[in-house]
Amino acid sequence: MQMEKYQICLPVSDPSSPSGSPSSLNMANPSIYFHGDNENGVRPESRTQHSDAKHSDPQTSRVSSNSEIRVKPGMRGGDNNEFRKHKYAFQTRSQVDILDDGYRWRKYGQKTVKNSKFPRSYYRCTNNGCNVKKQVQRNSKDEEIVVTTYEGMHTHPIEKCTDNIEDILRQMQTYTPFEIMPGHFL
DNA sequence: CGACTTTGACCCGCGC
DNA sequence: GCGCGGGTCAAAGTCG
Repeated sequence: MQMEKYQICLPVSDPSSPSGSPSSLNMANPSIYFHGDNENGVRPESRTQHSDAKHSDPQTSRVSSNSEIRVKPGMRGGDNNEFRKHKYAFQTRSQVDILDDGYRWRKYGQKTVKNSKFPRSYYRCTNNGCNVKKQVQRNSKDEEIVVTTYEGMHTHPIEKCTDNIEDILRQMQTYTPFEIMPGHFL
């Protein structure tokens, strides 16, 4: 993964809100920000056919003890405000998907998103006890634009300094990022 | 060998 | 109730 200078742009445009109008960006209504692209009905689905075959594979043997362990507060948009903390989104112009922001991230998932050419990647901070997550997705209209969404706040200091972080922070002061309140979450 | 990525399956909320 | 879409899990694979 090579280092690069990042150019941070205006916070996400191009809402494709399922029910909203794709009007211009509205800072007071962040819920319409960022939802992939609304272009046409281009349905990627190349890699995962999203087969809902919930069983049909011998791999289902993994089901094991899911039933009870998987208690998760407010998956998405839930009212579990304690769990959903702050959420910030911003765009960067870069060839690489992952910003080197000084923290260490572990990828825990990737999904193809409807109406978007590019998959969305899910990362979690590797620091013990730090529950910050981020999503990274490339804009299908402008492939150089990477939309990064941070969720939560780090409970630990930054792990390493990079050249990028200076630029990122400096420019983030210029372009105020979103703060998405729990209730507005998609 | 540990840390990380990949990827199919699973879970859940929402709209119809 | 059902299907879709998004988010997460976790086994297996990869890499240093």
